[in-house]
Amino acid sequence: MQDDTKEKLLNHAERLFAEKGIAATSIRDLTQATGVNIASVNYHFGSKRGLVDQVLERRIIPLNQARTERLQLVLKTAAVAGERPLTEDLLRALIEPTFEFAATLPESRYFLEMVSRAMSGPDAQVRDIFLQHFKPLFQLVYAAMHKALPELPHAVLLMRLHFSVGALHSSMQMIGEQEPLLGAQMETGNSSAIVEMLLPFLSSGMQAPYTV
Amino acid sequence: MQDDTKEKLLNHAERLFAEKGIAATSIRDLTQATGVNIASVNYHFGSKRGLVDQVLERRIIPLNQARTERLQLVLKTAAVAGERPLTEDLLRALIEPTFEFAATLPESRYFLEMVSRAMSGPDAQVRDIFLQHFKPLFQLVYAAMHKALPELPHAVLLMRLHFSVGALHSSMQMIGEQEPLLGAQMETGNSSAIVEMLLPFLSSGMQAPYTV
DNA sequence: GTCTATAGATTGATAGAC
DNA sequence: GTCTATCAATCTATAGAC
Repeated sequence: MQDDTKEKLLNHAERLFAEKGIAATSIRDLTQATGVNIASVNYHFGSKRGLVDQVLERRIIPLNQARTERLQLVLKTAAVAGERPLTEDLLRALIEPTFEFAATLPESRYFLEMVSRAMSGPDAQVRDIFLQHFKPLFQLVYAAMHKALPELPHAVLLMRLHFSVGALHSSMQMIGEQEPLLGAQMETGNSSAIVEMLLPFLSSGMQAPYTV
Repeated sequence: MQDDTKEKLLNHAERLFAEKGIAATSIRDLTQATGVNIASVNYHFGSKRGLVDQVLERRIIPLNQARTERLQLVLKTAAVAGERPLTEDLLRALIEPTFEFAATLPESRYFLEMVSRAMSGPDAQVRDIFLQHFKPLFQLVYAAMHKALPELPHAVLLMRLHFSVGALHSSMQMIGEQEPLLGAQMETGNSSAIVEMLLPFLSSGMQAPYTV
């Protein structure tokens, strides 16, 4: 139980943050659930905020790395072929790694719930952790999508990307929560099924006619 | 300062809940910001939870009432004409009242932020308040959209409605927050402009081709 | 309806022994 | 690295005077 403690704390913190929220999870809750001493959080992470940072960045950094690589692959392939990248390929490069990454985790629902809430929650410091790592990716997505849809005005493209990110994160929450929010018979177990529904929805939305 | 206190508490609570979150807003914060006595929250609302209920329901109930009336109007008009309702008309009936209602409030951003977060936040009791009032509306939306798009399989229609609600709520947050999340030059001031961008995006998404 | 005072529980963080 | 013990601050809620 040396630095095994640190990883156990990270795992239980992720679960509790997803289940009860960060603000409502006390250090006592966490250390008791993990089965370690109360002082271990401050020893390993310095403070509760230091713990929150590491819990979030442990997922956000490799996830956005995978998304970035997939995007660059799509861009490179299109450039080699001398063609525009396809809207749906770009959306897939952004979205699919999310659920592929989740599938590598023992309890993916906690990761999905926690990360999706980091973006929309009321805690500005938590939002900043999310945004700090998401902004460069979003710039890349914007530039790539502009190549796919060069006729779209800047403001329209920007807004539609925001809508897409919003729908993606609401999907992450839908899968994360055990019970579906609305519509009792929704099949949330198979996350790839949700991706295959989300992609044509967003792809059509991105390419919708627009009015100036 | 009789029952004027109650309304002042509701207004300041809405603002603080939007700015810092419900869990992070203490009764001391609230009564101090409002300029009233600490005990007044328990006198007027029984408990903090009672305050939260009233702060949320004060907005959610009339908003969903307006949405329901607009939906029923679209359905009735289509029925009289003997035609299917239009997808975009139904989406507009769901979305437009949100921002019309916001425009009647002195500080609409607090309402938009607070309500949109109630749905996606980690507090199950708060989510239940939102869902309790949203579920009947969602059933109506589903039935109406099934008339507009009868060829869509149940699971696809249900999922696309979830995507649309997710995009709507992320838009509410975008407008609510003073600084745009991503893309520094986004114009969030004019909320009707966002609605006019959201509608064709979602309308195209709802009518996208689908693969079984 | 408003106020003071306070109870009783819980919080994040740390000092110091082992 | 782990533990106990504890501090100082904060929390919700309430009792009781006015």
